Amino acid sequence: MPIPLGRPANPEARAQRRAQIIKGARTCFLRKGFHAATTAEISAEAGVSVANLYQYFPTKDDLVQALIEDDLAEDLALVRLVDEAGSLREGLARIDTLLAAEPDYAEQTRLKLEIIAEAARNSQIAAVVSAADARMVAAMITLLERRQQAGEVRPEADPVVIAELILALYDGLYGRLAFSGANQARMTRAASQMIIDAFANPPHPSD
Amino acid sequence: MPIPLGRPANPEARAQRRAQIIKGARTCFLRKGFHAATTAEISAEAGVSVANLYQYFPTKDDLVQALIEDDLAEDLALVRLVDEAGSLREGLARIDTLLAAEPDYAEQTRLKLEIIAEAARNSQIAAVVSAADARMVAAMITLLERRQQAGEVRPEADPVVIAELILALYDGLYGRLAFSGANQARMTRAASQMIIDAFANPPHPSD
Amino acid sequence: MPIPLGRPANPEARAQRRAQIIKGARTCFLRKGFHAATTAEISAEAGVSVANLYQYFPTKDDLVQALIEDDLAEDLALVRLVDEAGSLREGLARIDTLLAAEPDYAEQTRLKLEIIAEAARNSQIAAVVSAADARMVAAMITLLERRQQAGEVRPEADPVVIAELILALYDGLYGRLAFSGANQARMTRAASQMIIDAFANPPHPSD
Amino acid sequence: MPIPLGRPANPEARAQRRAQIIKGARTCFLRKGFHAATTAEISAEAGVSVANLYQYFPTKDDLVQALIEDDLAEDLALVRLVDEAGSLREGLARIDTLLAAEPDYAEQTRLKLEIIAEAARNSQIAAVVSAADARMVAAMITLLERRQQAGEVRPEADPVVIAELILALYDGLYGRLAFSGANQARMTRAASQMIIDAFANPPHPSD
DNA sequence: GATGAATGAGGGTTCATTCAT
DNA sequence: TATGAATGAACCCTCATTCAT
Repeated sequence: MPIPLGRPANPEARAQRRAQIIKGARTCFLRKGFHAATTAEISAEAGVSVANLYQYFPTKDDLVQALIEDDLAEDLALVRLVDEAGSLREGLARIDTLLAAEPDYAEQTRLKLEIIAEAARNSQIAAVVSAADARMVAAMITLLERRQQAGEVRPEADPVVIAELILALYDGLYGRLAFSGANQARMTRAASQMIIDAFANPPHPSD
Repeated sequence: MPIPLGRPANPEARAQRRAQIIKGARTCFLRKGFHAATTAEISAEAGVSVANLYQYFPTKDDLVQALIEDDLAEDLALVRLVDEAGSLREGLARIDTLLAAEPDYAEQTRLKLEIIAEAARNSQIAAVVSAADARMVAAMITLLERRQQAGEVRPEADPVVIAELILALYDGLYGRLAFSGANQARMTRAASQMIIDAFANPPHPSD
Repeated sequence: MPIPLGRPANPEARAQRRAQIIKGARTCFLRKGFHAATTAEISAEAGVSVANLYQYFPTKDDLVQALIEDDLAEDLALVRLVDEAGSLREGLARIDTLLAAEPDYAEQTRLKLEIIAEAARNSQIAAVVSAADARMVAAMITLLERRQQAGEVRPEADPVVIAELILALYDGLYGRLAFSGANQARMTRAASQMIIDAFANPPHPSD
Repeated sequence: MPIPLGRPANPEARAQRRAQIIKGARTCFLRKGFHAATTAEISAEAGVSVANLYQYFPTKDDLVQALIEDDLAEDLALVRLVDEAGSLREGLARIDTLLAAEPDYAEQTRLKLEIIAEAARNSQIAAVVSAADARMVAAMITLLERRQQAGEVRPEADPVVIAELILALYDGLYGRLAFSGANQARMTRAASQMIIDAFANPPHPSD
């Protein structure tokens, strides 16, 4: 085991600075979009020099990709949140509560539009998005199958199809909320209700 | 309104060339996005010189805006299609048929993602998009109210909210179809069914 | 034959501007070398905007290559000059006279050092240099064979080898003259004499 | 000169590391040229950190200069080799033998092209090159004068001029060999022969 | 002495836009 | 009107060099 000479590498500091850059990038991408945001703006926003940014992300595209991976992980967390609840109704209610508490969630979601649009052109990003989405759809399907076995979801419904529809509904809703004047909390609840009405069995009399 | 005198220019030729440029722009924007598509590419695609393009659209942004207006008109046509059908069920079925016949509709939808993302940054475009969307929502609400009065839509449903949800569902669905491998026709039918299940009264036994 | 509309292309003006840019590039490359000379400097020297330069040479490398081709053509002209003279002695004398009249020829030759050094790394440029050099060597060989048949060059000498040596001598001489303080005209004459002494038969008594 | 006290640093280790860096630099400069080779590449090649390189050479230019001094010393050794031989013919024969044994000598010569080109722009380097060259020319002149007194070199020849020509011939030859396909050993012998034919008296019948 | 981290100053190239014919 | 030619303003990225440990 050779004794390492010189200044020792500090992985924590690196990780922190990396996150700092991604945060700055998120702000700028949100404000200007992937293409219009410049590396100079991003590094200024992150409080870093441009050259330093390039030591963490060898390419602007790499930065975009890192941010996307970071971003898509959050969506998966939402699915898990629903899954951990006792029932679909309860899970959706939690979503409603959570999103009601984050009034600028719609704002953040704008990035997803950008991401999907970008995925349509950049095959590398398309791969990242597809992979993340596949994981999310899979989690959703598992969740729905479980609820179906528990008798909460109608037996004739196809979990694969429903999963896609539910994700589409939320994607579309938050996409629209970014520019329509509709009330975010209200529309989120309405979406939950729509899902219940469309796919759930009527509640047991004992509920 | 008579053709103004003293203008030797040929309005028909102008309109035709304008459309030709917009068509080229659509191709390029679809391929590369608003920012990455260059005026050089667009004019090449349209078979026009760059300088000539600038005689029809004084700015790239103007071209984008013209294309967006052109584009948003199509969506409104879909709402009218539903409205002209005898019932919500029938209208949605027509949508299903129509979209099944255009297998690359999802592809074209990518432009809408770009448009919305752009609207979030460009206030002029935001105005255009909002206005077009407001018209569409209004048409949708009117349609739903009529169906509600006809007893087809559940009386407790709020047409304003439902309209948003339905539009969100389709937006989100076609956004997802642009990169997920799901079957477009099948998912379109499933969306129709979801709408029926969530908002419609059960069909009369006589139906 | 379709009638060309719009501003007609002007090939002469283009050729002139192209030459103008190459001239500016030569000045800058001479002053700073291929790598250190910037496109900004070159275009300033040529009295052109940077963007305009890029309409004539899509890449800095392309500009370098064009200049090299331009440059190597001159050397070939020198060989032809010797060939057109009645004898090797007469031809070399003409070279001496010509170079004596251009006191900064050594200065210009510095570019050839740069060119060869660059050829060692850039395969595209290597191809250009090799091709041009092959033409020059071939012309030299032909010349020497003719002089050999005329009895002026020693019969046992191999024109292929001599050609290389003569070119090497001049290359090396002008390379050295670029930094040594030696007298250009004198050294040029000495080189001619060396060639005569090494390869020529003694002059006929009738000469 | 006693080793200065109060300097705990290990001079041997320093010298070794210095040589290690110069070696890495030579490799990189040969591969890419002075300007295109980066300090990062050089230190990687030398197995050293960039910051460490800067503790040995405060500037990239200083590194270049050190390497050049290192390099020019070798040429002088060749002149001495000839001088130590009994005759010019014998000395040139030894050169032929030596260079025949180093088939990639031409490759290394590429650095000299780079050096001369650089000298044309960097006055500091020009001084180094001029000084080294002056030493070499002086050694060459001394050598030739001795051979002239020994009756081997023609009496009417000017050693100052011949020295320049001989150096020019070798410089040019190895410059050309770097990219022409000619055979190095054969051309080296031919150059020796050319020198003999041009400047030497015919051998004594007793030789 | 040695290393990892950071940066200011460009460098080549592109692009929306304008000018001249 | 329509085109070829031209340009200023950036943009992404690199690199020699310095700082901190």
